[in-house]
Parts: sequence; structure tokens; C-alpha cells
Amino acid sequence: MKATINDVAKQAGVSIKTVSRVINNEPSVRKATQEKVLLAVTALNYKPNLSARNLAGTKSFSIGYVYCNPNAYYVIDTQEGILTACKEQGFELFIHPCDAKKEHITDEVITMVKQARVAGLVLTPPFSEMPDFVNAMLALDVKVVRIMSGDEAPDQLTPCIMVNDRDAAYTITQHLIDVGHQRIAFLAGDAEHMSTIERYKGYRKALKDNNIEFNQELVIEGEYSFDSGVDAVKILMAPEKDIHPSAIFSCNDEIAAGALFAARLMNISIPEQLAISGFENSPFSRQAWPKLTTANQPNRKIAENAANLLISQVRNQKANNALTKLYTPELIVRDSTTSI
Amino acid sequence: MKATINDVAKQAGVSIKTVSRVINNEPSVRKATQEKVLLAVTALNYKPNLSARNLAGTKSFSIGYVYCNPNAYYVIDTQEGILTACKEQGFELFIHPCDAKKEHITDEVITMVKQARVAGLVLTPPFSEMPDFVNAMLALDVKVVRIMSGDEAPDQLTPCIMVNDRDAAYTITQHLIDVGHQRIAFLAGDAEHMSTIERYKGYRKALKDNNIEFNQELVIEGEYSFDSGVDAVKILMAPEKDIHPSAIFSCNDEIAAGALFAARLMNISIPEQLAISGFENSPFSRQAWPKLTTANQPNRKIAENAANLLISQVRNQKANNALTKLYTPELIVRDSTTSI
DNA sequence: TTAACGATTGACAGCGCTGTCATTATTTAA
DNA sequence: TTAAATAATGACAGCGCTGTCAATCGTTAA
Repeated sequence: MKATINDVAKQAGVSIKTVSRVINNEPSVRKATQEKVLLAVTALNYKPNLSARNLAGTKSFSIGYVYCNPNAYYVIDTQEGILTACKEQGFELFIHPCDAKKEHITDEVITMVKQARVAGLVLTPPFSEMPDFVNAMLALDVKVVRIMSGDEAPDQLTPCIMVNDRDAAYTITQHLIDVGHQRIAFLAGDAEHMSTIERYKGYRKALKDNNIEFNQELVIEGEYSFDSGVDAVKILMAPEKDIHPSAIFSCNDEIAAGALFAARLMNISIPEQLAISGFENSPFSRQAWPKLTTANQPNRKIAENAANLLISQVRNQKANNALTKLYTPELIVRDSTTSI
Repeated sequence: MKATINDVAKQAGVSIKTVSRVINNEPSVRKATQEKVLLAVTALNYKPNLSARNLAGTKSFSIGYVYCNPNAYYVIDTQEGILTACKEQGFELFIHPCDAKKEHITDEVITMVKQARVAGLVLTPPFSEMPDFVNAMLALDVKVVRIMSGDEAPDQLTPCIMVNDRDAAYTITQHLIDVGHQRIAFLAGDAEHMSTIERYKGYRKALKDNNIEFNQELVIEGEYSFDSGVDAVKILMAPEKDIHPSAIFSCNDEIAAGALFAARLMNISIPEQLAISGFENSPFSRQAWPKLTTANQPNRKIAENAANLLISQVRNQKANNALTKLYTPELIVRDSTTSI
């Protein structure tokens, strides 16, 4: 049968409370005692019972991941990263897929948080970018860690894991320029997403730093979808248009895939007549043909990092809300921007 | 504060044990008493505490979903379906992504099952198609429900949710024939997946029923990937080949997308010169251009059904392992097989 | 050397629920 | 009508752990 705290206590020759102290890293345990206990823990392969802990203690050992994201690959990666951290730290994960645009979404999540007694929440866009939502969670005394786009935290509400989309976009744009392009179009994702805004900033900055004149006509508004890419290329490359871009910066791989597809349809050769870059390094980017130059975000690592941060907050109670960790996606050059 | 069983008991004027009986649907509770209790439950918005239940009882209120699937959309859909059932029934879900090909995968899952004390497991391919694995789980006295491909359960080990890929494939093939095709190629997915085998059977049967001679040359082995579709079309439509298919049955949308892409590259017009069908109704099929004719599997519904089945098994203890539910994916005709 | 102090440790109650078994209410048979 | 049988209910222990507080230990300062 599974070993309990009693078995460990007996084996180590101490009281159960001391075992409890050791496994919870509480102070006031002599070094020698700690070692005895740890030895017994290993010998019996003891793992504390989560239910008992949750029931007995005031603190909880569960965290939640609340998300609303059409990108299944992103969600899966993030889940796995969080799960890795949870396993390591003996925490439990409650996943809560939902619709961020639903009317009483905040109440719904509040109910779930109370019900599951989660001690903390990992938030990704769009939730991480909804201050009211975040505040509502904090008001419940739930710790929060946000993963979001930008190079510094927008506020001190919670620790943040920032994804530096701006610099990554700068790097991609610079790459496009380096391989000889001057007329670079920008295919935007959803305008309300921070990531679109940040990527746009990086694009603009790269143009500026290279003394390339910005041309509003080359910026096509859109959303994070395949169709958006298709439509944009149809507009940009329309025969009747006198000036065409020689390269396209797409806000994500899906848009890029659409752009690629439309270009093919129009008999535009990639990358000779038109270079196309993506963003995200999704399976999409490897399945496209030619393969897409893109930027890789290590979503699993980012999520694991976020979850570890969250768990240490939950553990220590004392939160360091100024804590920020920055990730910059890295350029992956593939065939869609360089001659094969 | 959250209401406990004590509050409900007080409010209803009964003992906590009676409340327990009511919420667990145990027999031997007078109708009137039950109603009193239920009223109090509603009034106080009482939800039993999972930790306490797990701790006190011999039965557990958690189930697990063990999976290894590169198709993120499938996984997400399945998760959501299971979650719906769990919420309704007051169960907790442990997700366990892992690598089915890892050496000690069975041991790994056994550890997780013991650790989390899950009472049951929802299994999808490939796990649902691994008899040794399933038996190992059953040996732990863990209930299992399998989602798998076929028209009847391969054994009586567990209840099964069968996805009738064969009939669906038959319907797709019949559709291809109906719109005038005779030379229909078959692009296989991974040969070891039951779904590939079943889809192949349906394809063969449709040909036979329509007195169309089967041609081995039109069957291309492959895997469930974009590249596989690309390669297949390059082979099938090679100019030097004297006979080309006029339609392609692809084992899933990803293969179909690859086929579509390759065909475009070769300046083959779709669907005029070549009709292409997919399978799965993934986002892929809607993003392709022209949109793919495909077969829709209601993965969320299937998973919800599986989870409900599992939970009722867990609840009743008595398992009806002969129980089988059959879903047949339905044909969705889009532009890739019918002139626009 | 000893009182006094802080550092360690343990005893014990109780988290919210279920399982067991005793008790009481109700029905049935005689 | 009453005893026996059955149905309905409740009292209580205890699941594995943590929080509280009291007991013990070692150490320092006088």
C-alpha cells in the first residue's frame, strides 16, 4: 500500500509533525533530523496525499490554467510546461478552457477558483491582458502569473513572463532587410492583441534603423487567420497595383501560410519574387512549402517558468510582484525568405 | 464561506450521513427526506469537497485522460468533452500527456494512476489500441473506456466508443464515385493505426459495391502528415506516368492539405482535374483552398460520451464491459470535390 | 554552575467527508 | 393486536495531513 506520513515518521523515529515540517520546508528542523526524515521518505517512496493536504491545511496545492485560445498547439504546449512544473513540485493542475468574451466570464472563473480551491492561476493572452479580470482574481487572494507580450510588465499587479515580440519582430524584419528587401509589407494579426502591437513596433523600428521609409499602404490590417493572409496578398499583389512589396512580414504562421498559398495561386514564386516570414514556429510553418522563416517561442519552457514562479509565490505567500522574466523568440531562417 | 455537509444537514434537519446518502444517490432514503436535503443543497449552493471525499471514501472522484497524440486539435476537443462530463458529475480530471513509445510508459502511467488515485481512464489511440496497456490498467482495478476505430469492440475488456471510420470512408468514396470518379487513389495514414486500416476497408468496399476494379498502384502508403500527401501526389501525378487518378481519398486532412498543395504546384486544378477529400474536419480542412471535402467526427461529443460512460462505471462499480457506442463520422462536402 | 532563553520537537484536534454499525421508524405477517 | 422483519436514519471513528500550542532540548549569559 502507499506509504503515509505515519509510516515515514515511524521509519525515521520522529513524530508525524516533524515529517510534515520537513516535506514543507518549514524552518526549525535540525539538519540531522531533516536528513533522517528525507532518508525515510526516499526509502518508502513517500508522496504526500494531496487530498489530505488540501483538506487539512489552509493553503492549497492546486493551480489553474485558464485559457481561451484558438491555437491548439499553443495551448497544448503551455499545458505541458505547466504540468512539468506541477509534477516536480507536487501540485495539481486544473485546466479551464473557456470563452473570454462570454458575458459573465469573470464570475465563471471565480466559481471555478473557489470550487477547486486553486491557490494560483497561470494566465495567457487574452486573460493576461484583461486588467479587470486579473484584479478580480487577486481580490480572491489568488496568486497570478501572467504570460504576455512586451518587454516589460505593464504594471506591478503580478509577476510577469514577458515575451519580447518587439525585438523578435525587429530581428525578423532585419533579416528580411539583410537579404535585400526594402519594400516589406506588414500583415497584422488581431489589432486588440498586444502581440500584434508589439510586433508592429519591432517592424517599424527595424525600418527606421535601416533608413527605410515607412509606407502605410504596405500595412494590412487583419486577424490571426489563414484567410487574413490570403486576402492581404490578393490586395498587395493585385496586378493593377503599380508597386508591390518584395517581402512580407506576417504576424503569425497561419497568416503566413495563407499568404504563401495566395502567392502560389497567383504564380508568384517564393522566395524569389516574394519573401514571406511567419511568427510562432507552429507545425504550420514546417508544413508549408517552402518552409517558413519564422520566430520560435519556447512555449513549453515559458509556461514551465511561469508555473514555477507561481508555485513559489503560493509557497512563500510573500509575492514579489515586480518580478519579471523576459523571453525573446529567436529567428529561424527557412526557405521562404532565402533562395533554395 | 463555502457551505459544508454540516450546514446542509442543519438546514435540512437531518444528519450529515443522510445528506451524504442523498448526494451519493444511495438507496434507503425516504423520498420526502431526499427532497428536504436537495432543497437545502440548492439553497446553500452546496458542492461536496472533493478532497474530503477522496480522503474519506474508498472510491475516488477523479478520472484521467492519458494521451499521446500529435494532433493538438484532437486532444483539445477531447479534453473539453471529458471536462464537460466531469463538471456535470462532480469529478476531477487529470490530464497526462506522454509518449506512448517510451520504454516504460506503462509503469509511468501506473505510477500516475496510483499517485492521483484516479478511478478511471479515458483512452484514445494509440493507448486504446494497446491491449497490454489496457490490461495493465484493469489489473490496477482502474475502470477504462476506450475510444477507437472500428464498428465493433475488438474484445470485452472495457466499454468502447467506436468511431466507424469504415462506413465514413465508404461514404466519402461513394461521394467521389457519385460525382463521376472511377480512378480514385488512396493515401494511407500510418499503417499501424486502426483508423488507417478501417478507412482502407471502407474505401475498398465502396469500390467493390460499385464494380470498380481495385488498382494497387493507386494506393500509396504513408503517414498522417502533410509531407506524406505532397509525396504521394508527386508520385501519382508524375507526368511520365500514363494513368493518373481523377480523385484522391486522403486518410486525414493533413495528408489532403499536402496533396492539395502539391497539386497546385503542379498546376493541376482542383477539383476539375483532380478531386481531393480529407478526413477529420480539422481547421486545416477549412483553411485549405479550395476547402476540403471531409468527414466530421464530433470529437467533443464522443469524448463527453466516453467520460460519462466511465463515470457511471466508476459510480456503480458494476461494469458492463460489453457496452459499445458507435459513432459514424458524417460527410461534409466542400469545394475540393465538387466544381465551384 | 545555573537560570533563562530560543530552537526543536511532539501531542492532539480537526479539515469535510464516507464506512460501519447501532438505533429508531415503519411495514409486514401472524 | 403484536412480534418479527425491514427500511430509514444517525452516532461515531477515522482517512492523511496541517495548525496550534505545549513540552523538551541545547545554548548562552550571569
